[in-house]
Amino acid sequence: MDNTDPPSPTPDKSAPTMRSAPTIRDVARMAGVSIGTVSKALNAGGRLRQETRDNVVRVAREIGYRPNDLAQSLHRAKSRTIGIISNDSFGRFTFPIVEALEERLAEEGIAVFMCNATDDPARERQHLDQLLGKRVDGLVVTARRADKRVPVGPHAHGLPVIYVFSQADDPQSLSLLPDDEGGAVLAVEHLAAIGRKLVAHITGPEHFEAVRLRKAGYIAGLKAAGLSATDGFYLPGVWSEAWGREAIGRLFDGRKKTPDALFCGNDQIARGAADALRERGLSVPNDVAIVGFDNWEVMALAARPPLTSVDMNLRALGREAGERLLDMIGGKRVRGVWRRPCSLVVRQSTVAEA
Amino acid sequence: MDNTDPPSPTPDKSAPTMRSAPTIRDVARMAGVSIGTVSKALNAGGRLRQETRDNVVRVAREIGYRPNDLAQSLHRAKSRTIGIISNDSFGRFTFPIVEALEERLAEEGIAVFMCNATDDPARERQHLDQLLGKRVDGLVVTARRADKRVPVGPHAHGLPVIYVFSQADDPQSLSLLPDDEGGAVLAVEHLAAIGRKLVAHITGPEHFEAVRLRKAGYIAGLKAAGLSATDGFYLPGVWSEAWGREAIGRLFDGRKKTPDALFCGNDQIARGAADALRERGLSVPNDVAIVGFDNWEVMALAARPPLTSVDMNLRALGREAGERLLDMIGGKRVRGVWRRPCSLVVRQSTVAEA
DNA sequence: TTGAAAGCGCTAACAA
DNA sequence: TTGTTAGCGCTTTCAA
Repeated sequence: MDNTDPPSPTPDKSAPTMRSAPTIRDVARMAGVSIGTVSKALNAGGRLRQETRDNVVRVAREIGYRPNDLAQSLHRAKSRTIGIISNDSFGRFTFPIVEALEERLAEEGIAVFMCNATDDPARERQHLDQLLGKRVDGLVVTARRADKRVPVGPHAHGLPVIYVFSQADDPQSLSLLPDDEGGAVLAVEHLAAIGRKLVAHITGPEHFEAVRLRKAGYIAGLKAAGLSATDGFYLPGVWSEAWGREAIGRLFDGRKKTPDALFCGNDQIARGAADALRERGLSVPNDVAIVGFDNWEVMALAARPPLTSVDMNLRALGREAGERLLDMIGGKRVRGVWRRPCSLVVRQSTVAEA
Repeated sequence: MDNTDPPSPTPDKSAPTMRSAPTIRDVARMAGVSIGTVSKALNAGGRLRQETRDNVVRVAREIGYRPNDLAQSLHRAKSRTIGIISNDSFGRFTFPIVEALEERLAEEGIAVFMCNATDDPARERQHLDQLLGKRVDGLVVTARRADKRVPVGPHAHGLPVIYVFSQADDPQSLSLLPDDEGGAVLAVEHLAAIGRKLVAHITGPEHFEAVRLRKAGYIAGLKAAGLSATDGFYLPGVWSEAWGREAIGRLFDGRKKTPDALFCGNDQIARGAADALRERGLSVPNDVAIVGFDNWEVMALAARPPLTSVDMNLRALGREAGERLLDMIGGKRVRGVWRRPCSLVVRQSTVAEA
């Protein structure tokens, strides 16, 4: 210990909590070497006597030295940091994406700033500003809906930007989205494969792009299976269980031709439909098979029976976003709108238990 | 524009994307003043001729200058950055907390690093390490369950730490939790106030501290209302709708004394119970009133009828966590375990519509 | 094999 | 009123 006490009155040293984190200078002093040597020793580069290296490493560990990333970043002109801006409160859809993205980037030692802009352009600008100030290496924009949005502010100086579950009219950037249409095809194919002939589609509001795409997939799927769309079997509405129940009334009350299968725009609608069918004494899946969308487990598993559902593979989407962002940070140029496949999770609403 | 082209062969200047962000030096050069002057002009401090100031500000705006926070932080020894570590995938409970916290801190220009440790201590250590490297000014630890956990690694150098919806045996830190017991009392008081006499409690697994606390509140609430706990009316189980349905069987099948009210440990149980009662031909709330817990809207509103539920005010909890973290960063010392009040949201499962 | 020093972009104290 | 300069903690080149 260094005993050259200044003449100040009882300087309260050796306090349990140090004033600030130890620096490389502290390590150098304690190890009796120069700063440059410490740097070499800790970064495993350059040639150094093993003894010196070991000693430095030991001292560093002892005093709990941890390099200051801020200083490193300043030097490297890379912050090893990215920002995520969501115009939604990281909800049901956004979260798995963000989680997987964070996981992937953490593997590379890149940390993630989380910014919630709640659909407020002013807040978004402010967050963006802050992120630019922090010199993030990249930006991910995500949203509650996969619909088009205005590009995020003037992405200064060629900052890599990725839109996930979100898209922008920005030819410089990349949009990563689930293939809603393909997912719908999967659903209808499955229903056809289990022998259903009359498939109705109960879904959400048509001003959602996802609704329009899933409808297209529904139509395409029917055609591919040699089935045809039936008049009155396409019912857009809202995203709720109540609408699912109501739609069953519309499909079954005083109709001569009733469906033997439902493809629902989300799991809430599907659950409502399943409840309504049960309450009418119809069996799911025997009388009517149901496929939902989202594979939102809290809904799909709690429904009676548990729902077969289309999974958008949001975690995979998030992970890929991480991957592509790393590419872009590495200097690769990627852009365009990419749609990634959905998959189907089969449960008892289409296939009765053995 | 500066026209002193170097003799290098077509240096491709005026490219749409600049190599890197402009620095204070660039501003100084373009404005024809010194770096110090720019700093003064932009930081609104010191005395400067208005003309100079305006000119500098204009130039800065024109070239899109934005101070480098990394450099500022290095100088100030404050990163204006905090980290959040969650041992849960920012789920249903964590998210509103984190969202409100981020919102509060954004108001102070503090950015939030999001780290998901998924119950893996190794990942947690790694994230903590990374955050310490980034020199975060504070740390928030949150979780899927409010139960006790081991304190987060060696919080170096008196770093402020707050546990929200989570607690640790760490006398140095602060834990912020919902008052589960008080919430349960609110529920029972409400049921007593609408004239119910026999209140059953269907809840989750007893190894959750929340289950034990809510049970205590249930007992205390009954006593305060002059009611007494009935044998067999306390049913711990699991957190699912299926358990809620099953519990109704246990309470009503071949029992002489059946409850006229249910206090459920969460909204899923409550919803299951409501479904089971309806299917037995019992009316909610006329025959049996139901209060849930969590006020998870996606459940509480979709239930038939919509559920009266105890709200843990998680957003308020998150906001307060932000507030207290700011206090701690400002040097104030706060510690201990603080429980914050819940509130009751009344819907048709206890009070029939007018 | 090790040390010295420049510089990353910024602020603030001091000089002019 | 404005300019100069010493750091903040680190990496890296160059010199010893």
